[in-house]
Amino acid sequence: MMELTRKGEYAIRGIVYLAKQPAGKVVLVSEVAEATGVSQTFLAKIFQNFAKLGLVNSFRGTGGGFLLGRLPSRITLRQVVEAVEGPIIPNRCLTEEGACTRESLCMVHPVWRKIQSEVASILDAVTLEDLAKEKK
Amino acid sequence: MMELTRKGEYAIRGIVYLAKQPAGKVVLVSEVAEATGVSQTFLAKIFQNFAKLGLVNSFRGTGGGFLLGRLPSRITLRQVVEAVEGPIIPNRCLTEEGACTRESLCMVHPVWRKIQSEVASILDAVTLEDLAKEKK
DNA sequence: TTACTATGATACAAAAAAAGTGTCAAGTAT
DNA sequence: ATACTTGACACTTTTTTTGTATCATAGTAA
Ligand code: FES
Ligand code: FES
Repeated sequence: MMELTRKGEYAIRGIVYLAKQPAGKVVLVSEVAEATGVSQTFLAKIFQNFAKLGLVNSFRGTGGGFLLGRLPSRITLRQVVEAVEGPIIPNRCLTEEGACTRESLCMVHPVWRKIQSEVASILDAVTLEDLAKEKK
Repeated sequence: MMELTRKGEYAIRGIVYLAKQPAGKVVLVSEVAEATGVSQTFLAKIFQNFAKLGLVNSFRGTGGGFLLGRLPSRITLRQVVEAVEGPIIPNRCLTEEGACTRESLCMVHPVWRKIQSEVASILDAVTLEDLAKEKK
């Protein structure tokens, strides 16, 4: 239950790799793909999506590639995860209307709400700066 | 991300329906299915699984059906969810070995660990007794 | 200009998981 | 016996995940 998909895992590995680069350094997807052991074309799509959201900046042509769109300290793990996996939604009823029994009567609802906010705040508290550090 | 499947939702609806019955009352899957708006055959499989795990007791033949296997206060939401969805695992590396980069070096790992234990404890804190109550 | 390089956008394909159905066997009450 | 109800298991359909392939677009360099 509640499993991150491979796409999510690849996305994290890829963007953490970027975060580990010296500031301003532009790197190729092919390099990131090789370093992280991810299919290049798959990772490319993920990064393109990041670029649309401003999480990374991209440059085309010779000498092109990707780099972080903001300071590592300004990108949270939640932003990364939600960029590829969508919002954190433990139960459909939190999006669709009337999916469960009436929301106002449903005793389970507050539980999912709580899980949603707990997970969100845990992921909010972690930035790429934290993740780029070498563990001692 | 982290979405409960329909099976999980049906399972909860179904067993909460059981929990709302008077103690000792045996009910048919067909009744539960109709009351909760779930396909009977699908719910039957879910309940059979519950029975194997002892979450519910079952009786075959005329007058048969299902009832809770323990007091509602002794069945947690976590037990119900894990019965159908499997253990709470936010990232593969928490099951497989060496799925991510080396666990001991990976900075992301502790985050998933924390999410895992937070979610588990939230679900542990809720019992069928709580869920069977009518909301005021 | 022309060739080369790298991302951007889509469409397509294969594989896995989820969701649901069908069939028959086994146990129980009348 | 027989009508009823769960148990086990194989099967199908649909949806999601996990990619691949193709071509367009933009930038660099000669
Ligand atoms: S209405 Fe949200 S869980 Fe029931
Ligand atoms: S080893 Fe578990 S998240 Fe990296």
